[in-house]
Amino acid sequence: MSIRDVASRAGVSIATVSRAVNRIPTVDPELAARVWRAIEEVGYLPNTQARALVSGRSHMLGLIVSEITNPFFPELVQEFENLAVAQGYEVLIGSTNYSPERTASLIRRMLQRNVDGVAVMTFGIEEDLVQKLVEREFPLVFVDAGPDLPNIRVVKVNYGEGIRQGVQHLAALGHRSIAFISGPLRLRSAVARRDAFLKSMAELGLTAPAEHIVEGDHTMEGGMAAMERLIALAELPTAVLCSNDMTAIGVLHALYKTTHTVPQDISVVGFDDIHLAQFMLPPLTTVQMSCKDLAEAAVEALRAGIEREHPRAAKKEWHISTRLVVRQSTAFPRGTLPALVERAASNGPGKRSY
Amino acid sequence: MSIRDVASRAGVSIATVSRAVNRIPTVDPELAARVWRAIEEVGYLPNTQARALVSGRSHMLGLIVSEITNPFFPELVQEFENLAVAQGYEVLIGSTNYSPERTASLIRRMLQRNVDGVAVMTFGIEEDLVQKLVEREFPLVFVDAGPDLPNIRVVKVNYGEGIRQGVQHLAALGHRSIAFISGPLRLRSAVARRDAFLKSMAELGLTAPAEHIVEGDHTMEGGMAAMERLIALAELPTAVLCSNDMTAIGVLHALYKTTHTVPQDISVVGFDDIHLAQFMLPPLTTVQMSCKDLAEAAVEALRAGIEREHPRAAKKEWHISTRLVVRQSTAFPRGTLPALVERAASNGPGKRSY
DNA sequence: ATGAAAGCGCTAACAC
DNA sequence: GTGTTAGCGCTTTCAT
Repeated sequence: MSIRDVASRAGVSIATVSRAVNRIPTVDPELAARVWRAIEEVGYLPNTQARALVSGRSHMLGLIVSEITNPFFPELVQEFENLAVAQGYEVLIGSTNYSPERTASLIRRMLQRNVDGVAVMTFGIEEDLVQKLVEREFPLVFVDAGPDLPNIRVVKVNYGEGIRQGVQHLAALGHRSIAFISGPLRLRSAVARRDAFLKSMAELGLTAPAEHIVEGDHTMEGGMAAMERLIALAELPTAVLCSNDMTAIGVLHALYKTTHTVPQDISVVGFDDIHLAQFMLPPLTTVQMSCKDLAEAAVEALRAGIEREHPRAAKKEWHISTRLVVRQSTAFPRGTLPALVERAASNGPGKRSY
Repeated sequence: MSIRDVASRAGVSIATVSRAVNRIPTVDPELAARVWRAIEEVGYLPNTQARALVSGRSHMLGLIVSEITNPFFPELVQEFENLAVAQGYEVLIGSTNYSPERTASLIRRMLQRNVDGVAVMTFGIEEDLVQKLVEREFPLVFVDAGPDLPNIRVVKVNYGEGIRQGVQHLAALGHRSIAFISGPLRLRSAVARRDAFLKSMAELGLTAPAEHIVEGDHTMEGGMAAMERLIALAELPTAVLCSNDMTAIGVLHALYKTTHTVPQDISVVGFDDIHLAQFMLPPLTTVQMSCKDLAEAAVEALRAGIEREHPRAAKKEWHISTRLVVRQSTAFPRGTLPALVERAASNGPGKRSY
């Protein structure tokens, strides 16, 4: 069912059909009505490929994430997609899985499909990826950091604030011995979070010994392995702050296999606030980074780059804030008076130590 | 950088470039080499839109899932995408979120983008969706069930076997009072799983009272709500079989808020074996449905429908089997002798009741 | 306000 | 074996 079928059925030229479809105001309302009727009758759908070919715009947005199987990303994808579709864009998703080859092929695919812009939400981009993308000078948005070029926009997450919220919560409960499990340190955002941790601790006059800063990889497996290293230490910290929620889930699991209970023996804090966090046992205290806000910023930034007279065309930076969500994986440090009082009080039915 | 730039640079016609790019064997190797060199030099990438326009094939596959935020689906998406990309296809993902409007718009988008085929992996399709899709007679693959039409293929999951594995495991441990939390009963696959449960119970001479069969919705929230209804009953079942893992996670959470422990007081079994299952507290016993197998079958089925001389062009049905993965959310029924022995034995350090 | 026609980048049929 | 050319379905001048 091509534009020609509609044209002949409506008794007009294909140009008129095109104009009607694109809601060009100059078409005669009567003719337009006839066209729309014909469209209904033959069940016409404009061919996007042809449109893209002539207009030079595909109305497709690329969205590159690190790992689609990390639950944070589907949440982001969902929000991003909703927004994009609402604005008439289709989304091409790609998952790098931290592999340079995959990433390269991803870029090639996106380029070939003529996406109008791409959002790189990998939280720390491999440098060569940037290169390729930047060469063709088309709209790009990064999280955290990207090269300072005319077509590039960036969404910055306030890690300093987020991590500080976690550290201060722990410190307020009385924790002094706080460990940190970072993400893979190749990723800028992982480094940013770790540095924010160090800074937040220093602000409170606290220092973490080197063996309390351990590198994870933002997966449950990584969190588990990192926690096991912490458990092997002579002195177990009283709290662990994790670079993301998946890491925290791994930590919970590692602890489950020991005699230590959360939060009585050790407090655990995550980062991201994925939907799953509240269903963990115990429900995870975490720092929320709204992926809705993130998606909104990313889509807006992309549109600002694509559409010539977009109101925010000149804006280069967007900012995302965080907030602490206190649930049940944090408590007073073990052995302290408030913890003992708490423990004594919680021996009734309906409550149980985890 | 169009085909013309390459042609002039290599000193050949655009037809030759096209042939070289498409690896048509009749081109002079010497010319082909020149073409490839020119391609390298100008950084040429064929325009997919133009290709699609003329060839009538977009090399895009649609993949429709219920909810991208249910962790089972990203795993499926990942596998599907890997396979599709390896065969030269791009994947357009859509999430229905169980909304008919969203679904309708999804279909329209896929149609407009000229996808070569679509895999409907929603585990129970809304009937009108089928209609629309079926009208344009292009390749389609469904899970579980689809209308019997020439272009339609279906991947069948052996729920009978899967659920039986779960029930028999529980029965083997000595459970007689087994509850079942189903998915939303609008979905065929949810009904299939529930019926399989009833049948498996009957095979063992067991019957579940009506109040032990409760409807969930395949989310954690639904699982939690369903379990709360079970908890409110006069007599708590000794085991609960869930229609999927997300439901089971909700069940674990509901139980966590009571004095009942898993698996000592009640055993819980999931279905799907998502990656997360092994990290639950306690690690979830579940019935694995390999999403790799599923994705493989779906992609193969789609290709069989798209590519004229595909070896399996005539095949209409693919089958997926399941297997039981025993972890730590199941145990002997509470109060039975083996349970008491177990309990007495597990009082040492390093083990703890959950 | 409407139609005729050019052309987006490519493939494939046809001629040489 | 290679080049010429006619479209694929659409948007967009340019006439009318």
